[in-house]
Amino acid sequence: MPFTIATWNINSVRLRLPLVEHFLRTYDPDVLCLQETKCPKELFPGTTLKALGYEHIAVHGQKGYHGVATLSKHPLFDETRRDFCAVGDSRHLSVRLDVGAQRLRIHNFYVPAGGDEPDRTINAKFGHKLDFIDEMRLVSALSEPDVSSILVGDLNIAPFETDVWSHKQLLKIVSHTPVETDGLIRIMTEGHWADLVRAQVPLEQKLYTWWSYRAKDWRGADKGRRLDHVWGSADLVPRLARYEVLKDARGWERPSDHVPVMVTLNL
DNA sequence: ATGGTCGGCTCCCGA
Repeated sequence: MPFTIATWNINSVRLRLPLVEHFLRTYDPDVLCLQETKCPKELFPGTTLKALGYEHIAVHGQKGYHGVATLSKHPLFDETRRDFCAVGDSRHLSVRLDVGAQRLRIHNFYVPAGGDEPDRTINAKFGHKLDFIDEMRLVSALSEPDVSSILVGDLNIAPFETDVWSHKQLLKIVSHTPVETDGLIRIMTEGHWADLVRAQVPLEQKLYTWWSYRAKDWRGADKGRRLDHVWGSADLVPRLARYEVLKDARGWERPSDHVPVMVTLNL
């Protein structure tokens, strides 16, 4: 049966709840993983989302910053979260679910952005980002027998040359520096993760999921980056059916600067 | 040309 997972950095789930509702009604994924919800669990708009058919909701939130949530049509269980770098941020949430006979674990991540200066000796936020992705190497796609794994989220790194509008011009820009892109690829290698979107899009093809608010003509300039990712264990690669990067969502009313990324598997 | 625009703990900070 087809199974669709979506990931979207929503940049305040309360402010953009109408966009989330529109997205769910129109695209109807089985699971939606949100990042930057920016609200504590008690203020998460769960009632509205449950009424749309997403009756199973896992939330890891905090006041004002960060925050991740996983909405599902299928029952969720074995919910866990890891406090990466032990700083108390809400940046990770992991759940289990079953789709027919297929057992799945889904990790939802919001990786630190890392500030502006790509030098940890003068920018602690960049150091935090590097420490975070170093710790992410421990997250394996093969952690549980007979359970396939999916890892999604705003990873705040564009790993490949065609994941940014200009590889040369962004080499010293946080999100595309070699220490970050090498680090992200190392997580994939050591954790046995496959990039489920790039598995369907040739590396020659540019692909972005984020366009800055600061560009006066984001569509015309098209200076995007692919910061949002869907990874999976290798057994899921033969099950890939399609993907969609919903670029139109960047042009919706009061948009997030990130757009939804969807992957459909035949499970 | 080192700007620009968003969000929320709003005259500042993080992204």
